[in-house]
Amino acid sequence: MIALAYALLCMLARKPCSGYELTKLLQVFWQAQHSQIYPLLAKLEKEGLVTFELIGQTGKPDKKLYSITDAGTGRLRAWIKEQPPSDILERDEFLIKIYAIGLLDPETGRKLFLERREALLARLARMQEGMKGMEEDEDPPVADIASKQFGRYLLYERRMRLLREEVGWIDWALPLFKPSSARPRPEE
Amino acid sequence: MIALAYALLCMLARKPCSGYELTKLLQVFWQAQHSQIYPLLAKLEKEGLVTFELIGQTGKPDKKLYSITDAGTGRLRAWIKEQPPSDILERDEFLIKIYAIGLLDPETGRKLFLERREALLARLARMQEGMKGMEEDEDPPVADIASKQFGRYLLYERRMRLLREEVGWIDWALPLFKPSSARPRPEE
DNA sequence: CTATTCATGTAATAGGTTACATGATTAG
DNA sequence: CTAATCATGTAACCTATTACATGAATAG
Repeated sequence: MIALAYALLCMLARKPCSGYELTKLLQVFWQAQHSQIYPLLAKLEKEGLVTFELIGQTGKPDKKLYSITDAGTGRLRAWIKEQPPSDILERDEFLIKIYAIGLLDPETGRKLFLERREALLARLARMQEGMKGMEEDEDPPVADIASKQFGRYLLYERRMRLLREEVGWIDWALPLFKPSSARPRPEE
Repeated sequence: MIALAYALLCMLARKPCSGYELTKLLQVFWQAQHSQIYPLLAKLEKEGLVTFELIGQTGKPDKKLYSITDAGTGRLRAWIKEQPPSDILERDEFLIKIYAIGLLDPETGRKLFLERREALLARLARMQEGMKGMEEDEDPPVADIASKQFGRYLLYERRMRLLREEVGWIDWALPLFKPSSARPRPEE
């Protein structure tokens, strides 16, 4: 079973969701399109790892509210323990561009960094919003291991730290650009 | 043209490499298998963006040493400027497991974190090695924008900072496990 | 002797994206 | 009026992984 299936199961372990909602929530740590998620949910339902209830709505289209089953929880638990740690896949075109930064004039290079900085801060702000929403009147506080939000809280904290650190890296890198080579480098 | 093609071009802009070498070097910031790289290099060669020279070796198999052409450099430059920033793709099964950490007993959860910590430190050590190799007698020092290594140096610094920050996150998270809930949580 | 490194390639399959398809409601 | 949001699905296509294939040299 593919990792995405476990990603869906772990979201449903926190609370029942529609496929639409899962698609949105999943973006934070495992990107996938709805065209991949809907058929996969149907497959998981056939295998008895999730069930759904059809919710009729007025004004909005009807939806299928999926819940995890005991079998689903079992499979997820087993996967977490059995599976050896897979290696991390990261694909970020920005990194390619930085690698090739020597081909650009320093001004274009700096612009690349500044744009990235903006994007990172915007994402950080969004995460802080999400964090706020999470913390509001939770009975077992989110930072408590007993909270249903605990895992999610940990991931939010991680992402925010990494975003801040990347901003720090940019602020470290920017001064390397300007002062030394004000003279434009020879175009090859 | 797919992003991997630009990743190959940017590596070749620094120095000529064989497909085999590219596969290894690329791991650091854009993972791809040799089975994807060899055919792509052949395609880039047909399009005139790279050329290769057949190097006969004794003791080792012969190799094709690829170099970027002026057309290739031009295409790479254009892509860096034109392409709007694509969103980042990250797929890390560890994150799924953390999300679902509430399903596990705290001890298993802690183990997950400690294993990750080890893996991060191992990777950090490898990066520090690579960094050392880079810094040794480079004429324009690597931190100089004029160095051919500059882009690579920036990425190494970034990765090392992010790795350290993730270790920091783990050290922040670990105390949340142990002390409060020594009592095992009810299995659902 | 067994595994790893160097080195290149192809074939089969799985995974994932973009596009097509529909349709009411609400916000700007 | 136009775009976005909610909501689900399928089809076509592209991207990427795993497996198959070969083979000498060296390290353990």
